[in-house]
Amino acid sequence: MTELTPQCETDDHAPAARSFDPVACDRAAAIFRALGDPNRLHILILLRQGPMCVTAIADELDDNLSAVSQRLKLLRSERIVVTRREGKHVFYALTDDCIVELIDHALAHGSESLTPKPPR
Amino acid sequence: MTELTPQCETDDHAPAARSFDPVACDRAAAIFRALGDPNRLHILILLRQGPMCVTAIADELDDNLSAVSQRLKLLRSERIVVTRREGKHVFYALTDDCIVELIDHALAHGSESLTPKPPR
DNA sequence: TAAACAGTCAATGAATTCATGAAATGATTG
DNA sequence: CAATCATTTCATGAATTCATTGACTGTTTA
Repeated sequence: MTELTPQCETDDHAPAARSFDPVACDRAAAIFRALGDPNRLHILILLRQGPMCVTAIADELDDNLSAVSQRLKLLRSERIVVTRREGKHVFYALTDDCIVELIDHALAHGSESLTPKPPR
Repeated sequence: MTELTPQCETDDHAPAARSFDPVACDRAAAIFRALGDPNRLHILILLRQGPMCVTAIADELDDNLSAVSQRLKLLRSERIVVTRREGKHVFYALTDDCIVELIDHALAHGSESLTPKPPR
């Protein structure tokens, strides 16, 4: 359990990211894109509590297994989650705490300005 | 310049976001989705330097005006940027510093794990 | 090794997003 | 008020994403 949620000491990388780096930009956008779906985000919020296997996630979310598996696959392809097989089960866990921070930050920011939409 | 980049004191909202709130989740996902496009993200990275008008942004990004305008419109609809008209020009600016933090964080996280892609 | 369980993969169609170019709107200037 | 500059809107098609279903693979257990 502890083995799956390591590294990325949060302030290893506070500075950086000044002058524009197109590669980092694309990478960041890809991460955001992956986070930018309510279903996927919901999975990640669940995983904040600790590693879970696919069926457990699907149960908790009351969604079909295949769909959940595919969302996890996408999250994995962006290295947002990692996997570990244990017997029949495959456990998914958040790759590192940066992701948690990112999510919490957006979540909190989201609950702030909750007014519907700006003018037109 | 200072008038356009106010509020959101960064740690007004450090805790929060514990138990699952579907509305906040959707909102957060929407924000992420908006950030999840390289072109839009690039615009935001530009705006980190301060407010700019549409043509200036399009020039800087060497992209067509209409496209930039539409991306800005989307960012505005998610309240990620705000506008101010000044004569013929419309200036766009980041709504608050939370967004900057979010971006910097992802950007930094992005440059870390820059390995292509995980297995299959 | 067959059955059962856990998860993934592949294919399909529906829905959404995106870029592009042309027309329309707003604001200033001659 | 005509011309021009700045920006937005609209319409189109191409590309991408998403959910769904059924088949397939890997692992344990009887």
